[in-house]
Amino acid sequence: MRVATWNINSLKARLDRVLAWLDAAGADVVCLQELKCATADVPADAFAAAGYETAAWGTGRWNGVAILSRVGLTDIREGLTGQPQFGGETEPRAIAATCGPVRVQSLYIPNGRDTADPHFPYKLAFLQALAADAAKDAAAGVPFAAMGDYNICPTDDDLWDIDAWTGTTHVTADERDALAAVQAAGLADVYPRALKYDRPFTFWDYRNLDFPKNRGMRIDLALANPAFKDAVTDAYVDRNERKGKGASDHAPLVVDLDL
DNA sequence: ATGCCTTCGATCCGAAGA
Repeated sequence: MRVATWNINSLKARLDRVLAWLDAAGADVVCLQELKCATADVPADAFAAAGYETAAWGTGRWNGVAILSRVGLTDIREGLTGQPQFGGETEPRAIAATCGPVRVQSLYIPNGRDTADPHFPYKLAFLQALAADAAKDAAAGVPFAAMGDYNICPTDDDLWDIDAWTGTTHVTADERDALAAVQAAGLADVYPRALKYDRPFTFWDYRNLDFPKNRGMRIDLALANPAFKDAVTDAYVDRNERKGKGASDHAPLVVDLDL
């Protein structure tokens, strides 16, 4: 089976491309982030016409996560146990479901904005809650992956130029330590192939010709428990989806499983 | 061509993204 995660940067603005990609990619389960629309506005009928059931949680302009599945969609759970709030709100940044033989968590980790911004400790607290929340699923025999936009480059090689990012979010020791704690809960990084160049970046800023110049970052990750990881036969970043007019600034991460 | 940012909601700009 094929599982994918993709930050689409607005479902409304991206719907045609998402539907075209679903038709072309043949994924059985797709985790989406940054819906930027309310749950009621998610076009579940369009996904149903494409053969997918939909579980979505969105509140409007920001954030929003979903799982699409054509192999079953049960035991849906919104949010994390102990999920921290921001601005008094529990933001739609996590949704989990069981899809046939696998369980997946679709995640949009807070950006952090700046190390001095309140969003930064919120990001670290969110990751801490994720580590605790995922531990039980990680230890279970069911293949499980916590997939999505982590907004962290795991290593200096996971972005185009570490010297241009020193002291900024996404590369700090605090964030990498928090990511390591999630992995310590029993989840390993499924490192994908790049379809071009040497590194499998998943995000390129819209500005400054970052995509043509391959100034990218690997921030979309699939963290998998042993049962999931042992079944992986291939993984790659579909950078072709970053091309052309109307692209998201993220490319899909695709994982193939012998399940 | 992979091409100089895009999105939303509220108004004709600002905030957010990473």
